[in-house]
Amino acid sequence: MTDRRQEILDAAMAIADEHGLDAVTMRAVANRVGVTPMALYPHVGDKDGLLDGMVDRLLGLLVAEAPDADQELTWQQRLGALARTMRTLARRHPGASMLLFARPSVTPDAVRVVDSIFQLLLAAGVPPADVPRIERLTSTFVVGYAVSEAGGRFGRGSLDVRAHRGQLPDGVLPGHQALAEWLAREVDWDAEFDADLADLALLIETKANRD
Amino acid sequence: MTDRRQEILDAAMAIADEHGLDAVTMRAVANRVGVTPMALYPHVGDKDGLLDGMVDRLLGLLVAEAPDADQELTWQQRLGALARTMRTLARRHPGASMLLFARPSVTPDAVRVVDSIFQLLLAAGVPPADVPRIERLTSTFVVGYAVSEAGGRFGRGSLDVRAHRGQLPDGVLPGHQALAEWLAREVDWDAEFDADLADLALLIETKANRD
DNA sequence: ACCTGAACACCGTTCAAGT
DNA sequence: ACCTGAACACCGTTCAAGT
Repeated sequence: MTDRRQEILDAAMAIADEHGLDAVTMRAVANRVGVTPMALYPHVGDKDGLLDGMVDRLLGLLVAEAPDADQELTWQQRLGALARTMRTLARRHPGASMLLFARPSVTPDAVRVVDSIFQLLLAAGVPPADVPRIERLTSTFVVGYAVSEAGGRFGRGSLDVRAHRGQLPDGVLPGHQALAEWLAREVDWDAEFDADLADLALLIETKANRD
Repeated sequence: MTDRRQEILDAAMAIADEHGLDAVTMRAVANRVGVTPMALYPHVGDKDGLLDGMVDRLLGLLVAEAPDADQELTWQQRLGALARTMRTLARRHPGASMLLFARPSVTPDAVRVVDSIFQLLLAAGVPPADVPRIERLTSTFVVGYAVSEAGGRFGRGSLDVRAHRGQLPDGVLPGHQALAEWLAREVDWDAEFDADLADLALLIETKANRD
């Protein structure tokens, strides 16, 4: 179904990727599709509908790349694949990714992602009563990390303070002072994400062993 | 310092709280302050500067309500207080909160919050080399949860599916089907957040016991 | 230094009209 | 049903001018 709506959403995604979310304008999208701004309205409703469509498109990409549950994968491997795909998508589409926290999505693809995590948590042995909560904990962290990294919430800040190391008056930012040596190191973001996923898996196992 | 800038940022926050982030307009803010739109520019730079100022204001509120490190509190209590305050602020200022993931902040108050977490992780016995990573993990989850809840990313979706329980074709959304009974229950969000914080504290303790 | 008022380019959206 | 073109109300921002 390469219908018009899909074409419009892809154009919006491309503009967001290239020029940022602010550049996603009814006029700009229409222009890219080769049509008049008003021609978009039957397909996306309005500007909000367009943005909602973008997050749905993003979740569609996540579902498309997620491994099938039928495959012979451990729940850890399925969690890892889903999380790493989310991170990759956020890096590829940072503008659209930020919308994940701004525009709650209840589309079929959104529910499908949640269901994948439900399945994997059940396979891990998490008691059914705890699964919905652990799903929210898991997805919140994974999406939050991916968006933080892609949106620049990490990286600066600590690094900035590192520059003033030793120049800070005593007593302020004692944490940063104590960690100056480690804050000066370059961060391996791939390794950090893997370590976080390992910790998350550990936490999930703890929940599973509870019964 | 009840200077003009603060007054402007408070007006912007109030408008966001009352009418949503889209209603935060240079003209609307100026109007509320009782001044011409152009009078804002010397104080906030431009529209982006205004939004940056809003997230800084939010972090300022977080710092103001965070417990002093001098107090005789365990690191768990300090983590809990910081996290609960963040959640309360996100509920009170959902519009401004969403900006936390969209606009990375490196203001003094932002660094101060990070430093508080650094201190509490060091007090917990987390090896210094792991502290920056665990800080990002912790803040990402806490902020992500608070924003998700305040922005409506939770709540709908699963609840929606619950309505179609039994009407789903076999084989689709097996996770939701298996959990139908638990998804039908009302969620106690306060209790869930407390449980998440307990799990987070558990994970931190695991890191601390590693040496 | 801080503020005003008019102006400009641009935005989302309505509406009447075309096919 | 889908698209166009003109129009409207509104937006962020520039600029020249006032104090």
